Amino acid sequence: MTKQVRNTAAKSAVIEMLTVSKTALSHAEIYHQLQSTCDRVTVYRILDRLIEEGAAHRIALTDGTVKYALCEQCGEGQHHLHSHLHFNCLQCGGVSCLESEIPKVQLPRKFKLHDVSLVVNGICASCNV
Amino acid sequence: MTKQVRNTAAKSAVIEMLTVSKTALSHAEIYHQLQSTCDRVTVYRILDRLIEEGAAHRIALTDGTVKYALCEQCGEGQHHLHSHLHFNCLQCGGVSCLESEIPKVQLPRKFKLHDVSLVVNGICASCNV
DNA sequence: CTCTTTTTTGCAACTTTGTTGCAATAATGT
DNA sequence: ACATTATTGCAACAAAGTTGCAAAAAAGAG
Ligand SMILES: [Zn+2]
Ligand SMILES: [Zn+2]
Ligand SMILES: [Zn+2]
Ligand SMILES: [Zn+2]
Repeated sequence: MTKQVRNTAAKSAVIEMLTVSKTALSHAEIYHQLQSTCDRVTVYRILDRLIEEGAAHRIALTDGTVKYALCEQCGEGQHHLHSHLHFNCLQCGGVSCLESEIPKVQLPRKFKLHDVSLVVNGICASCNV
Repeated sequence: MTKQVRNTAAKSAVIEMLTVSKTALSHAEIYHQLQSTCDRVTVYRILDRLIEEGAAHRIALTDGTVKYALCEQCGEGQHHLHSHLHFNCLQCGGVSCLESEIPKVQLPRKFKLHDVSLVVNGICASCNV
C-alpha cells in the first residue's frame, strides 16, 4: 500500500514559494524565506517528499549547489523525466527551467541511458542588456 | 605577474590518483585514499588549484555531489571549456568523461551561452551485462 | 464532533562538508 | 646556500545534511 500524501501548512508554503518564484530555489533560500515558521529539517523533508511525489525536481549546479523547481512541463506518471534544460545565469545567479528539449545524446555501445541533466551557464535575458 | 605553480608531493599524489582512476573522484574519496598523508584542507586547495590551472574540472551530479577529473580532451588555453559529456552510472556510481561532444543547445532570444554541463545518468557498459 | 490511524513536524544531537587566518614548511630560481 | 613566495597543517569555524524519537496535526470513519 502506497504511503498517503498529506497537505500541511509548511508544505503548502514551500509549494507556494516555488510557484511564485521565477527561479529555482535552494534549501537555504527556502528556509530563510520561511522566516523560521518551520524547522530546517522539515524543509529538507518537504523537499524530499515533493521530489518523491513527482511535484518537484532537483537541479545541481556546477559548483554543487542544489536548487529545486516545481515540475510543470515534466511528463507526469511513470515517465517522469525532466527532459528540459536548465539555465544558470552567471551574473544574477538565477536558475530557471527552459522549455527547450534536451537534444538526443549519443552514448558508446552497451551504455544504457536513463535520464539526462543539462545545465547551461551563461547570461540570462534580464542581465543581457 | 601571474602566480607561479609549484609541484608538491601532495599535489602529485592527487594527480596520480586521478590519472590512474577510471572514474572521477570526489574530495572525500581522494582524501580517504591519501590515508592522511595530508590534511583535508590541503586536498580542497589542491583541487581548487588544479581547476584554476586548467588541469582538472568539476562534475556536479544530480544529487549535488561534486567529482573531479583531469582535463584530457579539454581544449587547452583560453577556450578551456569542457565540452564533453559525463556519464554517471546509477548502479556502480562511477562517473566518467565521455568523448562524445555535447550537442548544440537552442536558447531563447537574448540568452548568452557560456558553457554547458551535461550529465547522463544510466547504466555503464561494465554494469550492463 | 470525536476517535483512530498514520503522516508530518520539532528538537536535539550528530556527521559531513567546506571555509578562513596564520604561522611553519617546502619548492623554485639565482 | 639563500631569498622569495607558494603551499601546507592546524585550529577554529560555518554551513549543510542526517537520524531518532516523542509530540502534534491531517485525513478518514463513525
Ligand atoms: Zn541573470
Ligand atoms: Zn526544471
Ligand atoms: Zn556502472
Ligand atoms: Zn570530463
